[in-house]
Amino acid sequence: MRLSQLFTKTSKMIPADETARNAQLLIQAGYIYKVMAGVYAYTPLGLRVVENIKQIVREEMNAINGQELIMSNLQPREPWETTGRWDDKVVDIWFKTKLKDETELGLAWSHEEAIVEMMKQYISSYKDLPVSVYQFQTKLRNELRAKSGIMRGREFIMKDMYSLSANATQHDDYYNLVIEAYKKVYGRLGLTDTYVTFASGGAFTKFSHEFQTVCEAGEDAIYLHRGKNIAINEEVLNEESLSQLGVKREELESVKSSEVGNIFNFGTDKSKKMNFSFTNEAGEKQFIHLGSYGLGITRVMGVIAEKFADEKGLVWPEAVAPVKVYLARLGDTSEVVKQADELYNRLTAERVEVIYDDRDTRAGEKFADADLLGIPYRVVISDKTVANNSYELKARQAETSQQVSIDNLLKTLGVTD
RNA sequence: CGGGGUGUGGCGCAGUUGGCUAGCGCGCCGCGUUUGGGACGCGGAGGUCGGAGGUUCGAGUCCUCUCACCCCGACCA
Repeated sequence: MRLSQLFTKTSKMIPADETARNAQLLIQAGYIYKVMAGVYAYTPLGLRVVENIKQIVREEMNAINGQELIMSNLQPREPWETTGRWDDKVVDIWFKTKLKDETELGLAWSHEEAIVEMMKQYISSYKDLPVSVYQFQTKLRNELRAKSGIMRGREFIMKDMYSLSANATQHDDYYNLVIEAYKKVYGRLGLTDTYVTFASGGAFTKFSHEFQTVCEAGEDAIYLHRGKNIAINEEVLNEESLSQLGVKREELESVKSSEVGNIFNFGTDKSKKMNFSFTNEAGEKQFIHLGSYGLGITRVMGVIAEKFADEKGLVWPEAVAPVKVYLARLGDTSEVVKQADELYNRLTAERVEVIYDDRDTRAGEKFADADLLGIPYRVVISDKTVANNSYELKARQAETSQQVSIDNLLKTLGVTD
């Protein structure tokens, strides 16, 4: 995209109504727009990051046979009443509204009951199992207090997946597959500092698993065992859990972290309440084992922004960056313009995504914007580079730039002939 | 929800004990000079001070109510 045409602008000022670093930077750089407390719009740049994160998650969920769908935000009350979760006293984060005829509706904060209600229509035999479905959805939660920018809002994008299994073994097999898939996701996102964490499990099981990324701005406190690559949420840190996991308290390191994923085993608890059953080989009625697997897309974006940013601005890992290259054209002599246009067209044709800074502004401003936006590579074309018959390349985190030939430039940017 | 704080051009801020046409920086528009780390000069546009009510000769400054935002806590499948 040509920067001269992008409607968003960067700002030199830090927004006064945000203290969370992720929100400050994302707003300053023009990735998000604050609508109200805990509610943000995603601008073209921000949307690209969201979509990149989603695509990585999508690929890994598809790889374990997840079937993508999309549920509705408007929720009828009945399915939620069967599990006792319609009552505001039980679930205090409901947003509710009404139809013109006064029928009460909920705005989805989760889709567990909704998915079960839908799947009841399709699943009736052991031959239909196991099956796994997922979606990317905007969840609405009436949090008492929004905070931490996009890391905890009232409206946020989440990937939620649900597995349906015929028995505990089938469920466990899939559950473990998901753990591995999640590890791949965080690895690809650059969040290598993420730990499978034992946390409180709810009704059916002793523990659930959280995926916690070490992050100062996070809301959780975990105790991690770097050697074994596991962690324990402080809420379940006790002798019992320690012995079960085979670790000693003094081996654990206490860190702040952000919960970027949480997976649950519901067993047959919910399917019993909602009468969700199938017929097995012997013709007997059995309840379905359910698993729920959440992954906060926009929270991940916030954590990445927060973790990698430096004093100059954002630093996106290549896998999620809105574009790979920031092409800065310095000056407007005909040869510079020609070369810059050509490179822009060439890279675009090669499917390398580029922000082409074709604005009539000074070098310092372009460099500052390239840094603030956090684009992985900066390429400069100027009278100097034209005279040298070279291109200037600098990685976002590199100290200095280097002059490279067109071949080396394309190679570094992943263009192969 | 308890406690604390803040609302003044698009953004960031200043506005003495109430007192003259409400200022500054950034940004924006025009002209010129500049042109490798957020340039400079000159000339402009833009606010009725979150909202409502009140006190007063007079309110951005005081009072009441209200809305919004931020922080701490509580909460957090």
